[in-house]
Amino acid sequence: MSQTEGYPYKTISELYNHPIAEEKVMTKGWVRTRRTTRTVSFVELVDGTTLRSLQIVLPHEKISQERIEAEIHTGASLAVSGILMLTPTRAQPFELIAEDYILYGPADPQSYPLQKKNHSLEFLREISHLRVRTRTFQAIFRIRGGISFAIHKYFQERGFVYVHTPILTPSDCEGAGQLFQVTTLPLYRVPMHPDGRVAYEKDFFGKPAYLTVSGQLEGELLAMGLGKIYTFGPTFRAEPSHTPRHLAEFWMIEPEMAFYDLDMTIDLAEDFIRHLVIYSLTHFEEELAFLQERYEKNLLNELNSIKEENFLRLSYTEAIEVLQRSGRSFQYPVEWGCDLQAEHERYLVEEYARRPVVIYNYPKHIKAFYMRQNEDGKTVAAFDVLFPRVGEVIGGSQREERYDKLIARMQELNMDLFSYQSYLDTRRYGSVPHSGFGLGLERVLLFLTGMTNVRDVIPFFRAAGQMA
RNA sequence: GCCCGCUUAGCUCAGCGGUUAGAGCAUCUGGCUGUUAACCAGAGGGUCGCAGGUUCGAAUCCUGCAGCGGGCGCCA
Repeated sequence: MSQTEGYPYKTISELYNHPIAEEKVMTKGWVRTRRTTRTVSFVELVDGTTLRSLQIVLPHEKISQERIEAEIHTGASLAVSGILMLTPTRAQPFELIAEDYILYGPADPQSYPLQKKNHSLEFLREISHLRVRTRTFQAIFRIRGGISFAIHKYFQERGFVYVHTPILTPSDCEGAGQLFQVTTLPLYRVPMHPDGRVAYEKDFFGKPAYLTVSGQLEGELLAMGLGKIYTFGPTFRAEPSHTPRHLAEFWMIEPEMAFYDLDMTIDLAEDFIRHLVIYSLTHFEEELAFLQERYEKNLLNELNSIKEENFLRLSYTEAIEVLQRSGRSFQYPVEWGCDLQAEHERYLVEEYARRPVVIYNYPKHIKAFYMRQNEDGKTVAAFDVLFPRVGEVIGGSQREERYDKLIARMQELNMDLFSYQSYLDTRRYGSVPHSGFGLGLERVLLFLTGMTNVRDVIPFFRAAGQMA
């Protein structure tokens, strides 16, 4: 590089925000494409700070065509110093007339897998280390990062305390869901007792340990002192689910509020999601426009409708009646007490309501033990939020705070009370009504980005049989 | 876990019993050119996912396996 001094580094985003005519600048990024003519070459440079590219003009009288053609291919990384010229009559508002450049890293065009167009999301999933070089994934991960911030902002501004619940948990203090076991025992020779049981007292914690499937139980304990808390972290499920909506490692947000009943919690859930949609619309206009053009033609309409319309709230019993009156023949028959199947939920959301639906007061036998039993003796104060295109985004409930009712339900389900001592303690000492819900980050991102597979909204996905 | 579909050039795909397997883009070569998914011409590039089988003949039909995708279940 002959001329680096006097060329301050600016990102492409900074140049778009404040273009200064005839300014000497250096900018750095990756080559999206190159076009060569007799006297100049054009390079489209991107750097991840914006979806827009910067056109670099390389005059052959300053930089030889031979060098350009040998070094600059799609994917190569460069630092370019030059002078910014405004070009209001051209397709781009300005361009950088290069004085010189440094080649940081070449990209062999014979082997570099990315081209300037037309890659399937399936193909890009196979090269998750490189897919972030595409505008699609830059848009998605930019939104993911921004939404994560918006989630913290939402709760922090409302007095919720961000708490860290354990990733490693003891064996049976979780609800349903298959667990990943964590051990330091040698798998090639697991220590056993004579009767064939594993000698867990020799394992790291002296007993079995697993990756968490939810921070809820610990979240409840913390809410019993802090009032309103939320967790935001990774969660693990060892279910071999082969669907576009499931991951083995995913991120979940779980608020838990002392003194909240079911209605207050549903209000919070709806307001929370609406807030995220509005945040996305106001902070990611460029990204959403790109994703709409490329993937989901109705994306902005869908997002805007969330802003304006309330969610439809139906009790489980009402939902069953709607389904029975629909005249539809469903694969799974509809009767009070059945669990709602995907086809039922899809009918309610996409045909009946045509907007997000909240279903509440489910039969107790299809829901978890900790959900608060209603006066009718049949239902519990649980709710799900169902979204178009995505399905269930939130599941939550008012928790059973009455010690006797909780114990009775647990005994009914043959649960081991001993391993829930700390959980039960919160009902023995100063128990209060409280509620919470869990929101799957990746599922919300499907709705926000127009993607259809959760593997495309997390940088490196982990699913059964696949570690990208 | 069950069901369905796909797998042909670096990428996206066509070909679905019959000569040496095709296109667009990408790559390379040449031409043209302040270009905008630049353009024009030419070239290279494929044991048609793998293993069997049927047939005079298989990318094409059958079986098994694998990978990927989708539907269902479980859920967030």
